[in-house]
Amino acid sequence: MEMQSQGYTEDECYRKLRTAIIDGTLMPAQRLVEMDLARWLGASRATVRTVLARLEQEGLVERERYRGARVRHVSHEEAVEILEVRMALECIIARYAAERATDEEIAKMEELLGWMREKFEEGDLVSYSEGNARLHRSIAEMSRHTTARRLLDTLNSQNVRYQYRTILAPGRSHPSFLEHAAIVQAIAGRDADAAEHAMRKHLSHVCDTLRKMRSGP
Amino acid sequence: MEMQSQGYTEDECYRKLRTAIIDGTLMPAQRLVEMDLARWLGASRATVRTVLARLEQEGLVERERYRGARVRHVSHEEAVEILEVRMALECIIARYAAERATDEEIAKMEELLGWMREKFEEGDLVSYSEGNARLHRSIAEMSRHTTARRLLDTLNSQNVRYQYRTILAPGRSHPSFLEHAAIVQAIAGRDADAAEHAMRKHLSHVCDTLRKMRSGP
DNA sequence: TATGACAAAGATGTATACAACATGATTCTG
DNA sequence: CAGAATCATGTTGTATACATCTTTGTCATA
Repeated sequence: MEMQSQGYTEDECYRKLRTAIIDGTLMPAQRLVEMDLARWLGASRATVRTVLARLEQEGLVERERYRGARVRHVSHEEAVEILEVRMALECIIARYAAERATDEEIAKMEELLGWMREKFEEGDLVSYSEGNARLHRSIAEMSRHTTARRLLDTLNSQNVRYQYRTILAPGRSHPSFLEHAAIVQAIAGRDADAAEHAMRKHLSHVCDTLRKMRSGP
Repeated sequence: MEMQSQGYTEDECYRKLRTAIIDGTLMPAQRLVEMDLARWLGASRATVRTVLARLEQEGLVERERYRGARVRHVSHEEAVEILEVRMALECIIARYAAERATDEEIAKMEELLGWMREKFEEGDLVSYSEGNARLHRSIAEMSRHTTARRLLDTLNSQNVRYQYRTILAPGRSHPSFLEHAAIVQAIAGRDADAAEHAMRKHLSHVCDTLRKMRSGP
């Protein structure tokens, strides 16, 4: 008897489904039928089930008894809330990053900032926005604050689509770049207070921008 | 044929297992064998499985492939991290509570503070500590900040045992009471800045206390 | 005695089958 | 024709059985 292709592991399925939700392959409110996912992921229904439970706990999926799972829709108000929490957490990691970053890490961060400057000056706002995300991630790494990092990761997954729109808001790209430069400078100078301050200033601006976008989706 | 007692629903099992972990019925590093839990909870192994997956995502349980689940052990360093994040989140909800609380809610909060004062003066520190937790929960409710509340809830579940020891640290009960009184007063006065400030001061003290307890469990 | 192979036991991961439930179409009734 | 009851379909929830892996204990051998 031939062996069936032995299906992917739970964590692989978790990551695949998660990224599909985050990058918009699966749209909010879309039904997630267990059998369909099982076939798509090459896994059993049981595996899909636990994955859905985890994603529910993470806030990416909504489940209702006997009615199945759907991609969770993040309202505008909730996006603001999430950004507020993010702001608080990013202040923590900025502070720790200033205290704990190695020289190599700082060099890499500054290199990344230079790359962002290029993209910004070229007017390539999509690449710039990607660099933005990478910068925040690298700061989180440098902080070595496991708890804050983990929470930030789940929060970020929930408002990626919104972040896109804030960074591209008219007239926001130049201030955004200057704010990021200030953060990098503070961390490079090992000044924890300045790092926290710069980060708070940056995110409070993003927050204001988002609050004003009441008309958005 | 007689109907078997028809098993509890997933959410019931989730809550029951969760509280068992939080209140210490199940100790850290203890193995969680699916069949045993299934019998204890009166549910199927499949249900237990999804519950364990959720609790893992929440940080209360650790799972390893083919090796089962255990109650997660929270290290001292992690307890400090968690408290730092809590501090940031509690500042947010304190601010919003000051802005959004109704008169009835404020009256109830002040009543609770009075009760805590009694218990404190009676030297009943266990009841006082319970009141402490209830006060923080009521502030979280008043804030109407769903996101921060949800995260705080999961974080609190992870360092309950530590909190107990900080509140009972020698000489900490009187300052603790004064700090809580200041928070209540600020919220009652609808002063968001003062509320955030008082909360930050309070939790930074708790944080310091915890940092000094290197010898603890 | 120490060490390594090997088998037995126990637990987890997965497939299958079936029962419980929600939903929407169909039929019956006034 | 309107509305309620009924049935058909599809999906989720659960039980069972089995495969797979880890762990432990045994035994032979140097």
